[in-house]
Amino acid sequence: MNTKTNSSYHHGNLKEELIIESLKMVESGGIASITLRELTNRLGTSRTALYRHFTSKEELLQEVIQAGFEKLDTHIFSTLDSDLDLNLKLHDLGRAYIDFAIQNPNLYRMIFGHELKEQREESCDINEREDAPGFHKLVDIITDAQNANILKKDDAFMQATVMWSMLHGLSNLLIDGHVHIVDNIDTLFELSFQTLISGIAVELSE
Amino acid sequence: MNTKTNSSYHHGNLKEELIIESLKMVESGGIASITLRELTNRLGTSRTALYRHFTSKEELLQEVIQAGFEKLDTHIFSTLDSDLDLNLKLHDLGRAYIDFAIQNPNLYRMIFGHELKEQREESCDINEREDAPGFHKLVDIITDAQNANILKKDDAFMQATVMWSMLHGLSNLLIDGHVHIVDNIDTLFELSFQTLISGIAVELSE
DNA sequence: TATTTAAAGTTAACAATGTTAACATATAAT
DNA sequence: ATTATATGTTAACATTGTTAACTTTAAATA
Repeated sequence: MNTKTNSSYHHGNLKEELIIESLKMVESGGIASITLRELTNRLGTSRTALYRHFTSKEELLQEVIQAGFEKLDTHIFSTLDSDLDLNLKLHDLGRAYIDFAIQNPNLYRMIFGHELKEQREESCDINEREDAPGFHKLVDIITDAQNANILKKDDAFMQATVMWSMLHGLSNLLIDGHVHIVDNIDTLFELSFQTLISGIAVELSE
Repeated sequence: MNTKTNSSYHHGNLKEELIIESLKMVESGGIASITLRELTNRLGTSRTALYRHFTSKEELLQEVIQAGFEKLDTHIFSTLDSDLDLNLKLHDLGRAYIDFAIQNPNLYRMIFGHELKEQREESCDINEREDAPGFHKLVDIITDAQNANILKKDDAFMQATVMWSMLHGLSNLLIDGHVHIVDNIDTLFELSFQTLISGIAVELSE
């Protein structure tokens, strides 16, 4: 399968395959299941071949995380109907976020995890904090909703953060087993979302 | 300091001190900084003395987590003024929660982390899910607020979960560096809390 | 084309980690 | 006083990521 191309000494595209295989391993067994031995065995290379492409295991995992963020971004925004009412758009976006976390709990934990966050602090530019790639798209949608008089004209950045908090918190509680109302996720999400919207929407009775 | 009592072979209360010292180590260096060598060196015992009190490192960490939950519980509820208006009570409770996470990020991560959650699934009794010890107190306060006509008469369990989601999400985003509006935590919390309350409070204009 | 150079992979060894087995010592029970 | 039990120690192991020295292929250059 993923072993190196027929009996050739060089692998071809080992770097990329290391990332892809790591992604598979996180998703199925969590970040701790990625050991260099198991990983390189699967690709049919020696354990240390990895060090020709990454300076350390950690550097590999950083790239896996980046790929994971892109996967999350794609999942959320690729299926989002751009013709939708902005309110519905926010609703579907939030639901897609939760669904991603539930469907890929190990990956979700890894990309938002703290373990590998320390070295990643170089992108501390004051403008592009909020590392989730889709965050700015969310801010844009919220800004549009403000302009359409659907949401209160407030700090869109803050409102996006409040929404993200809710989604992130709910995702974590669900995938980490702190709330196991497995059959009630729909109800829980709808209540959460309506709560959020009630708080940031324009007052109807004014 | 914490070395064993003067040159006695037996330590005295090694089990308890292992937990206490582990707590210190998590708080200062994170869960990964707890190695059995460093831990037992600090207490002046051999590495394997631990196995007379715990079957594994994991079992020790489980007890550390339990102690951590109790610390969180104490932090939140011990300083809570019981004479407060219920709305303010919820406000202060939420704020205390966030503050705990910010002041003890490593401990917070550990007790809500997933790594050690797998073996802990024995307490799956349908009644006492929601493992945070203070969760039921929160449900009680919310029920009181419903009865006082401050909050909508809805599923208090759900409302508590929504509030917890928000707090947990905000805590995680803050301590994991995804949102670093360090100087704006007050604003962010107030907006989040008002958003929550707007969603679950009774409609004023009816 | 022939030779050199650089990229990519391999092998063997290391230090750090949690864990176990066999042994030692102090306290408690009889 | 003797035995039994709880507690602690020592030495060894398997597993992990990592490094150094060496090998092989592909690319560059003369």
